[in-house]
Amino acid sequence: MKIKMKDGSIKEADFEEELGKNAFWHTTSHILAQAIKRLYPTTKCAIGPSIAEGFYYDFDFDFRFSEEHFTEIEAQMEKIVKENLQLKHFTTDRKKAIQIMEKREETYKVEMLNDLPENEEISFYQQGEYLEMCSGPHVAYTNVIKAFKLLSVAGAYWRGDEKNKMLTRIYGISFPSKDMLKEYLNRLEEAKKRDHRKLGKELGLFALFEEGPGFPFFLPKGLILKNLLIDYWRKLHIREGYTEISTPIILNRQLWETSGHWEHYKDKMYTTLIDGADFAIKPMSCPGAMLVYKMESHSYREFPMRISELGLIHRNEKSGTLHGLMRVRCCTQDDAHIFITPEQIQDEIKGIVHLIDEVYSNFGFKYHVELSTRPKNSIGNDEDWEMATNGLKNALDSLKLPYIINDGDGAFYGPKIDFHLEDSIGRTWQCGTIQLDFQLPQCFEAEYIGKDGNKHRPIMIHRVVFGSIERFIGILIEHFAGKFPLWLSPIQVKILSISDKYIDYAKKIEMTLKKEGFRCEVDGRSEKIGYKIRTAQLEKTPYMLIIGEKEVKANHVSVRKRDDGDLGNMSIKQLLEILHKENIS
RNA sequence: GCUUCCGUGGCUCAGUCGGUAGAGCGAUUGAUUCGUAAUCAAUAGAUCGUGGGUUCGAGUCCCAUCGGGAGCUCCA
Repeated sequence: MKIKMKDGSIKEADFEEELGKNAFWHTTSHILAQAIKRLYPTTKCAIGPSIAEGFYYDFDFDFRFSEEHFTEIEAQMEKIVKENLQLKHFTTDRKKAIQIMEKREETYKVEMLNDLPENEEISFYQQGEYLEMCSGPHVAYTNVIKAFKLLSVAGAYWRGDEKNKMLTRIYGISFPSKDMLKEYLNRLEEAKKRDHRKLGKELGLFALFEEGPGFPFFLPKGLILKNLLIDYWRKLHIREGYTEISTPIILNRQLWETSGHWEHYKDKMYTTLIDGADFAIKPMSCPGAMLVYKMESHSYREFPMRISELGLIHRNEKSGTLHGLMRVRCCTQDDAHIFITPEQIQDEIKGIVHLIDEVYSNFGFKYHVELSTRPKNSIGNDEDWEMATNGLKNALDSLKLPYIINDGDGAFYGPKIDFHLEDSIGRTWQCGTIQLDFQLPQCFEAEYIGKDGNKHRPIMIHRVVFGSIERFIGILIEHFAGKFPLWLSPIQVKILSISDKYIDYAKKIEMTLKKEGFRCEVDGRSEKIGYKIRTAQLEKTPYMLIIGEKEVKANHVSVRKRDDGDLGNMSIKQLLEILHKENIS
């Protein structure tokens, strides 16, 4: 495949290569824009890049645009592909470029041009009558785009700013062959089956009601899962030297004014009146932890002082951002506040990074790390911010952990290291985070006695491993497609009787397993064994025990595994061995 | 919050041009007592998200509102 570069040169690249793929998708977005201009000439074009999977183009339509228009657009695109237009490239100076775009009434392009330096050389690509200001690269001819599909339409703010006009964004995908497109669409369908909202309903894990948008209910099986994660978490945190506290979810306005939340987090906090005074439901647990810290005086000898808390927090998230368990208005953060001296920054951060890595690796999660720096509405002085940001940066560098910098995305009180996990369709969600904070100890005038016998201000680390347990469960469900490992399965073993003559024996086995700590239940309905197996499979139960005449006589069980099928006959002792061996977190 | 689409029994979905709701699964009851992914039969279950409007007549058309999906903005 020939690729036309910005400097006019031609390179050879396959679709599988990054360069080829980007050019391919980018050109498809131009074909989309060309089709749109042919069909609706008054439409203004904004931008249309290739993205991680496919491409989009932002348009300003002068009519209501919906997916109903896709059919005729796709037909027009098909035509453009068949016309096999050549992509021609040229450059001009900025002044000329503005003239060209003004003549075509492309106001968004003109606005972009006006923001570029005056001496900038402007690159253009042209295919047939369609001209686009664009730095490419592009494929050389339109007819390599053998298969494409428009996927969805959505709103997107011009230049990503909600104060600007909302444009109409059309997403699409394209491939060099029809089969590849089919395969891609199949994969999307498969991924949808792993959606935690769908599985959460099917497996009876959690529920959301319109009576409480964004406030998830945990159902019996989901709560087992949540509690198991908490047990696992406690065990790790005891090992790592944390002590656990629990602080109230409602505290008075003065506290939130001291912490800065009342000013910086006001629109996200739910408030209430108690005896006529303002109170707020906590959106974070840190101020409560601060009160506990300040109850008594502390020495550097106690540091690092690691105080953990499973904090139930509430935040008024915008309705449009809610998403199953991933984005909710009420969740439990596996929080901890760690008080340290400046010398302890590096080691403590590294320890936490290791802990997070241990947990994520244990579940087989892939993750990426971001360093988020000072946001616009922050508190504190430049010096502290720089020290904190460098502290995090140095820790990451010395761990040789790859990360990207997320400029201006830190908390209002400090920079942070964020750990992002992927859901079933590749969207990433921030889970773990480590935040270095010089401000809150300042606001609360927290102190410790140093080696020199004088009072000093401690540094505070805020950190979560799961992030929110809700979101983490969402990721878990999608990662395992509902097939949890044995230790996390709400029901680990289902005992299926072949007829009700064997129910007593089945119940005896149930008691034996329960005494050994396994979660199991008997399916004693008067149904055929095939049907009971089907039910248990659909519930994604890891182990099924089939109980009939043979088993009762031999005092055995027939074992069936969720993914491996029939394991044959064995004694209860053998079964317990297998179960115990597998049942580890 | 914004753009756009969607909202029919517990679940998944059908319902033509407006003519007064239908299937499968599930549930319940009865029969069946069965060997590794669906036994048979019967019964119950819906004022079609909610509130207005147009119309002789609205699940179907219009408006508002609530909830949901996709994305944007925001964020654990």
